[in-house]
Amino acid sequence: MGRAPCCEKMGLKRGPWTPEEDKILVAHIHSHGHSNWRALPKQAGESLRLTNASPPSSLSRRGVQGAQDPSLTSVFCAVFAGLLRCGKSCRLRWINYLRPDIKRGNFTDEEEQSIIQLHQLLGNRWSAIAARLPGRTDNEIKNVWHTHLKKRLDPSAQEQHQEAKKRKKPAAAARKREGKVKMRKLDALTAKAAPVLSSPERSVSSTLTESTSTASAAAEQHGNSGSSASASASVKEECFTSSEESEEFQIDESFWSETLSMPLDDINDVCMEPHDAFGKPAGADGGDMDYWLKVFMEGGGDDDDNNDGALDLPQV
DNA sequence: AACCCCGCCAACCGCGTAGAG
DNA sequence: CCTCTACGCGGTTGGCGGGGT
Repeated sequence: MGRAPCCEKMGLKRGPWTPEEDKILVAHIHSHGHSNWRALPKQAGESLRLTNASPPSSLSRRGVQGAQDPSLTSVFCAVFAGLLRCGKSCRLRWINYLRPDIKRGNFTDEEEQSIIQLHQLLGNRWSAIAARLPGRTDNEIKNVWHTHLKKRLDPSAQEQHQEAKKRKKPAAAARKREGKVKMRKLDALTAKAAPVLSSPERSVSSTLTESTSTASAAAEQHGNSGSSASASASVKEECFTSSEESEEFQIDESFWSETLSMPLDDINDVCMEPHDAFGKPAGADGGDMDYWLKVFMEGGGDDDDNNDGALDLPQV
């Protein structure tokens, strides 16, 4: 009941996000936060004042004030010129890609070990695992698990994998695994090498004990299925804490280069209130776009000499 | 040079659940 | 207590790029 409709049914855009859409979304989240994903696309559109296509009146207020048209009651997705995406898609994009504290690039050995150990403890609860790895998303961890780690751990699969590798050029295989990172995506220049685990102690040692006590305890309480909510809830708090304390914020470079080239005025002179887009206290550590722009103007551009493709940002 | 195969990863889908009315 | 809405999660898919033939 009450399931959100998929975007295509509402004629909303699907598929890869464009830099423009990213800008809109980021600008809006930075200024307004993301308390209501469902209404966000509409609000984002409004904040941009892209009034060349005003939202259908039957839709424009639905996200906030509730349904009037029964046929659309449960299928509201804001449609607006600025962001033709459903809230679900916006949320995914933000969480998996646009969040400023996301760490890009290959997983380090430490991170992989952490994932393996956490997976033994928590199973497929990727969000709980992600909560223990600052800067990594559940989606990313899930992908890494299925593409690398699972094969590595499963002997039979590993054999097959090794044989397959032997058949290929070893160097090519290695290069492919290590070097091929998101080069084809809209930025095509994000990660060039392994990033640094922002706080290894947290994510490896201390996190393990914590995860057993919180998430798995909750799992025991509620049984295996359906426990994810409570478990991940308890872990998630720590996730945010970790993010806040994280010393490194690594953002996709191309995104910010795009953003930098964009006339800021076009984003509605967005008053970048230090409103929390990340659940941070406003103002304290600067969640506003200006800050990030400044950071990248100061620190950006050196993607060659730095071996890790992730910018070392000043402490926030 | 062209085609094929495979791996990777961003995005989608659908379910479960919390919370509001 | 029931219904409905919205969110979050895990599983799955599809497209792209690189390497092999």
